[in-house]
Amino acid sequence: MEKRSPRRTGTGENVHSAVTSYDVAQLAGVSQSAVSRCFRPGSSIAPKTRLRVLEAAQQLGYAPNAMASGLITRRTNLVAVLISNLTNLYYPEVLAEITRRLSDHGIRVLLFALPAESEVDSVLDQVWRYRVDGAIAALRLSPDQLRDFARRRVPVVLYNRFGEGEAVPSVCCDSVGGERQLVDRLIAAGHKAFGIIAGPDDSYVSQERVRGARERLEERGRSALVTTGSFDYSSGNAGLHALMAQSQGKLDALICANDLMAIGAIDCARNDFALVVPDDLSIVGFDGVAPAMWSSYQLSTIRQPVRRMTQAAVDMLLERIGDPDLPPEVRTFAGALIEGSSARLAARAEPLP
Amino acid sequence: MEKRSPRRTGTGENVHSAVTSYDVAQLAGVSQSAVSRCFRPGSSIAPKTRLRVLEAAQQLGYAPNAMASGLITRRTNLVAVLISNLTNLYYPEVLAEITRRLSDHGIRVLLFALPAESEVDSVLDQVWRYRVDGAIAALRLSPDQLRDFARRRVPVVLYNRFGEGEAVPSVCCDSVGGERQLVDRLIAAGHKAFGIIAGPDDSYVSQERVRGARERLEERGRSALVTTGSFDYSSGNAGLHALMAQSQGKLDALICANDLMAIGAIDCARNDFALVVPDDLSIVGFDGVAPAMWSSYQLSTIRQPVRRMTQAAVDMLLERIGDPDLPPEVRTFAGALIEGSSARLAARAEPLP
DNA sequence: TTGAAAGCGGTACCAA
DNA sequence: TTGGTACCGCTTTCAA
Repeated sequence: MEKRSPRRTGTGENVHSAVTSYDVAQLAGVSQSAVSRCFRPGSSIAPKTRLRVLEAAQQLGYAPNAMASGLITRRTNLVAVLISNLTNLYYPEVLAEITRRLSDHGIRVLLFALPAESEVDSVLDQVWRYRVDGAIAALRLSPDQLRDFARRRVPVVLYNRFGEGEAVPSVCCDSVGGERQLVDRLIAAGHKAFGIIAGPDDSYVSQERVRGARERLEERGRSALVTTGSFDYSSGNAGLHALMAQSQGKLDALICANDLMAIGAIDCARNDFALVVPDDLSIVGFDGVAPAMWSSYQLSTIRQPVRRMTQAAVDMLLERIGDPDLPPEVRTFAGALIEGSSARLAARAEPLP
Repeated sequence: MEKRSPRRTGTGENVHSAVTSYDVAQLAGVSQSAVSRCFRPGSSIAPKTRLRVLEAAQQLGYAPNAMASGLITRRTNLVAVLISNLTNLYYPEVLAEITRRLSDHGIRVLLFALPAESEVDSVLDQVWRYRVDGAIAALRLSPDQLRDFARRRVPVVLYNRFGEGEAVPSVCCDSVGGERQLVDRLIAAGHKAFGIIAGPDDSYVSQERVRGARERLEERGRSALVTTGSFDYSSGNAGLHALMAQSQGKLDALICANDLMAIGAIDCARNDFALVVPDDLSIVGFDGVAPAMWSSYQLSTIRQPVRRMTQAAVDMLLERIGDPDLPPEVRTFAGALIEGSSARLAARAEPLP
């Protein structure tokens, strides 16, 4: 016998609660289990029954309750996406791609956008509560936090981050390689006085990019002045001012830790210093965001292969949701050098190590 | 007597499943109900017990299961955010703001980013499954879809959209008013030959903005050439080319349905037509995105009050989650005219109706 | 203040 | 292929 859904009046009118599988079962004249099977692919159900049930479901506007099924299957089809700077011109693209790809696999995104890269802990508490199947994190997670993921057996994939000390699956764009390329090409074109505008001190991405650039400069017997920005447009402005002061205006190549600062620096060079870019000053960035391609800038930069990277991140995550014991793996993608007109870049003149 | 969590071995080692309130209860030597109360504010629990429980919870890394509690309370603390063009420079800010504000109220964002404004239906099915407490939609919902929200008693707030026919709570920036302002100021500065680059035909925002501009032009005895773009940078380029051809180069004021197209048009005017902006051609946009303020553009535009709008959207939604029977309400916000240097704008010369 | 017990809306195993 | 039933992990009466 069917149990009647208790919140439903005899009139057939929905009083308050949502439609349940019991309601559908009753209307279709089958058991509740049968209804459940109709919505679970691969269950054995007679086509005729199935049709009757789906019709009833349609009529009542029934949709299975994801909470209830998640409770018993231990699969919520939820993935947490943790992002710090949503307004950073680069992330919307990443977020859109990830969301799209996951949804192709029937997985929804629970979004956590942190104002600062701190307060991660309070956010993680929420992540645990929702029993997400996995997470993609584009922000710094401490070793303790990473261990927490492991302990709870929640697979996590880092995006442009690296599990310091902990072995964690991650997807990265090769910052060091990209910067080395830029430096080599700038040196080949005869630049002498280098300046670097770094990102925020606590940004892993910035650290890597700056390290890549400085190391290569040193290897080739050059040095650079360095100043710190915060990855935004105005940092490019402030950074260039600082470097021009330090170098007494002798700067001829400026390496920015991201495109946004490079764009700010270009505008600043033109307006505040009346410099011609790239004749007087070469400026390079990193990321390959859309505005970098705008004709006012035509930035020379390293474009991150966002498609392939998000693809990899999602693939790696799904694999690990399927089998949490897969070994960690770091996939590094080379960025593509875009030869814009914001910098004089020569083909490599000297044989390189 | 306590029921032992069945998935836990005698060794105290976690085998597979997450920690449950039973585990915490056992460790703390209290009933499972007591544990539950500790995590529900306002429940009566002795401070001493509470402390013991929280300690045990801490030790085990316990976090209440949101699915289970959502199932029984019928509150998931989940809000669906439906967005179409995540890559549109304007939305990241909106999304970040909404997420932040909701999280202040203990509510998480379930993100649905649609590639196109179609396929909404398949996405809504997912929304229903997760029993979200409410939704914020920055895309077009058909009257049928809106009625579905009503039928299921899921409060929804539209963002820069309007419930066509249906009475739906919504938050809008006054497109018509903004465009009228721009038109008035352009006319006052003596512009004669107007062009408009519209957004995609199916975009409500674009329709409103174009309508606002055209109506005002007509009221004041002017007309405009119109071409259609798709809200992106290259549409500005293509749009200007189209309009210059149509007008045989006589255009002196260009109204773009958003900033991105205006920026594209500025670059195009300078590079392809060697025009000086604004001396030869005035260009205005709409939105007030970050790049509009970059010194290469200094766009004259209408800035949407994103903070106040997201605030309003979240407030309205929370109110309606509290009381689904609140009447619909439309809050319209005036945009702020930004007098950049991309257009010659004069103070209003003639008395206006 | 505390504990026992009855669900919330499904899934999955079992026997029929 | 079907229906019955025991949970999933929590909240919420209800008595004690």
